[in-house]
Amino acid sequence: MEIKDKKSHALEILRRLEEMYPHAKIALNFNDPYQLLVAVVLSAQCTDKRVNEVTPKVFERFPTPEAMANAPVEEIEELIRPTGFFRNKAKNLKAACKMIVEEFGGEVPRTMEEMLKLPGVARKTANCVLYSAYGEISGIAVDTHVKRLSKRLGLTKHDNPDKIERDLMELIPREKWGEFSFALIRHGREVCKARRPLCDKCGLNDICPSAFKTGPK
DNA sequence: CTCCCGATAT
DNA sequence: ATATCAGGAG
Repeated sequence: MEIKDKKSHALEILRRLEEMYPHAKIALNFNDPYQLLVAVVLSAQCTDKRVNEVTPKVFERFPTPEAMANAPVEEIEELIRPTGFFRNKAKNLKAACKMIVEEFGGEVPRTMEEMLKLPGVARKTANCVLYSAYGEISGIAVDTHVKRLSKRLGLTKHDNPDKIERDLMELIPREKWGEFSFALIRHGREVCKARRPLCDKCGLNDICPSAFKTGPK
């Protein structure tokens, strides 16, 4: 399949995704920016379902960044163990909360520049938290689903998440960045799956360069 | 590029 | 048995 105009190709994908998933939003449970930050950090290489299973206890035990910052790292590790990478995540969460308390007045920062200072936080996590907690549109969160679908749909040829994000930001209108990301992720989970994509049930298969083919791309 | 890492789907 | 899951750091 040949893509004539990349921009109109992207806009058609966006239009259909909006139609297919009109109310797509974040699937992680949270009540405030701090809780969202914790949930997104835990979601690395882990399903959101499992994150939502452990976060109630985590938020009960550590209701604030102060509580997390002052907790023994071993206690954090035990609560988040099922999410994987638990030693890294626990160490980063404790250090990030310490920084939030000592340098950001106890509040999760509202800017990309400040978010990136937090240990364990890069653009994907920052975009996600800034948009869903504060409504700040700072970029497009490129996770494993966004990466896979962007390549399959011919929206980027890159593997590097930062380069993929730049390609997508060129193609998608800024005010749509948030919902585009959620819709792509939703579509990636339910239809355009990593292992066995359901191309015959996909509403994009007539404009997808990878439809009914095997392999990543 | 490698390491961190548990749980589920295939 | 192996691939995969809302990644990030050294």
